[in-house]
Amino acid sequence: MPAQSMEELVSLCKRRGFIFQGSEIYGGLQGFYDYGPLGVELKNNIKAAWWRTNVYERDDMEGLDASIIMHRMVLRHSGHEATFSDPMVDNRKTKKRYRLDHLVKDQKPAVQGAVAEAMGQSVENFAALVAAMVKDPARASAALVSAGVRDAFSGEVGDWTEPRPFNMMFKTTIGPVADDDSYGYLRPETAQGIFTNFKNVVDSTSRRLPFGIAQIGKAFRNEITPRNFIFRVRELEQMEIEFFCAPGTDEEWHEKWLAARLAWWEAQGVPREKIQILDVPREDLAHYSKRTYDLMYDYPTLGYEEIEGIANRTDFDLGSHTKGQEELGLTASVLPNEDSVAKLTIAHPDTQKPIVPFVIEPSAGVDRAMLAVLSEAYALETLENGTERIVLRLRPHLAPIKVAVIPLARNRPEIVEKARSVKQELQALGLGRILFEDSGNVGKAYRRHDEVGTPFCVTIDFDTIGKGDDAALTDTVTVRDRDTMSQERVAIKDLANLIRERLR
RNA sequence: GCGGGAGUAGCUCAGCUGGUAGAGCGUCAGCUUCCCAAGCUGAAUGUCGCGAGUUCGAAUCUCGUCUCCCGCUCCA
Repeated sequence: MPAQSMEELVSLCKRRGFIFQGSEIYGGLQGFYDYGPLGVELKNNIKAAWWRTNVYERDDMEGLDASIIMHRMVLRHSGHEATFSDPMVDNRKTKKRYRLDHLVKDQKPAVQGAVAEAMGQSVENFAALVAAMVKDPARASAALVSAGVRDAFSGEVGDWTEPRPFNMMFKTTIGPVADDDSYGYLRPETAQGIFTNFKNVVDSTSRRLPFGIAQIGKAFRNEITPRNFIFRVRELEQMEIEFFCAPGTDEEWHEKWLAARLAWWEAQGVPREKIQILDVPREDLAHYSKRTYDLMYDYPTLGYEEIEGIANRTDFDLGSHTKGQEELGLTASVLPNEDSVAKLTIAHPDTQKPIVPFVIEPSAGVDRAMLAVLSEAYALETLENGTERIVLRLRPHLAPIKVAVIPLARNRPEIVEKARSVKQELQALGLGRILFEDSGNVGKAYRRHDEVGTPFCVTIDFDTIGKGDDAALTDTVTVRDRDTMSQERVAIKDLANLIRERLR
């Protein structure tokens, strides 16, 4: 049974070193989290599983790792600069929030005129009016109220707050001198790094349509309300694929990727029946999308929320970033681009004519994947003797620690030595982290490793070193299974193969 | 950003109408032929989220601020 509440997960994550609040010793910073000793292992394992499935096990994919800070022209032509910085106002009476420009535009002409007059502007130059209101928010707030700007929700004149710009992108200065032209953005999605490297990848790999580019990396969004542990954060990590295909084949590829992604989640221990597929309504689609499937996972406490979006981005992005747009027959509506120096085309597989391909984008959040994987793995069990144990039933390939090697007595140098050598031997297999565990007693060690999802514990005892009652057990160890709690006696010489097989 | 609730040891929490901080579990060290949070001995850990104010005196009252949780809003 998966986790019932977010709280028990948060508590376990903190207690066992998976996830900590960011900047905690200074009071914390909203929307930022740090991954601890076990968190980083789990996270790396999730990313490795994704890369293995989507890059290594396919014949139509390449990888990429683009920089986080991008030329601001990238985010301008992608449409992010315009849509990421709308000034907003709140109505204190109704608690509703509106985009300032929409709010004023929706008023009667006389009211619009009164707002403009109060700001010393004219309605004709609407952009200048909005700019003036952003520049002098106190005056703007008064103008909205005095002009009688009504709230569409209540139909009454609102008690309007000062307009505040909501810059969803993190802006930063580039180079030591901060002037108006020396700024850039931290990318709000990794996707743009793929689009801007499309030509480089095509030229350096001799790829033909259809093919995709995969990337895992950090992205930054100044979320208004970071909330719900690592579900909505301001610094996140994305696992994104941009899959390029010929127009007309995009819808078929969209369906194929939907199936492929659901299968991947299943393999990570997030079952199909816990995911709902949302065919995003047209009016909710992002500016670049023709159709999007949102995979909605049933998070504890939160209910069904997005874990991955699979979007058909058409030819919008490459079309936006390419030069010579007018001669390429784009289907998407894009802004003119006088800045790009590259033509982002590839040969059509049938006609061999240069075209801007369509793009299917499966985009998953690493942090949300962590949350889902942990939620599904979490179990609180009541044992036969009436005691309880918490166990993370993580798939072995995701477990932060693969095997814990435990000396039964730590005041016996021979046992400790033997345990260390077994640890080294297993570590050399390259399966991941093997931990030498000598704290507490063996029972506590077992329970501790249940709680962090270690699939196997290997215990070295007096029999192992030939000091037990049964000489036949010399050079054998106990292998204890996380899920069944069962134990078996295994010769050390067979241990490596056994562990390797079971961790597969 | 709005409304509600909360913040005391690593975790869960107690601490009255103000009088200088505690428990359980965990952690660490030692002992124990020790296989399912066993036992015994010992130890460490808190600017009571942070900052002001009121007071002779604040974990406790007031204000501000940060963070977390819930509901709105937002999530291109």
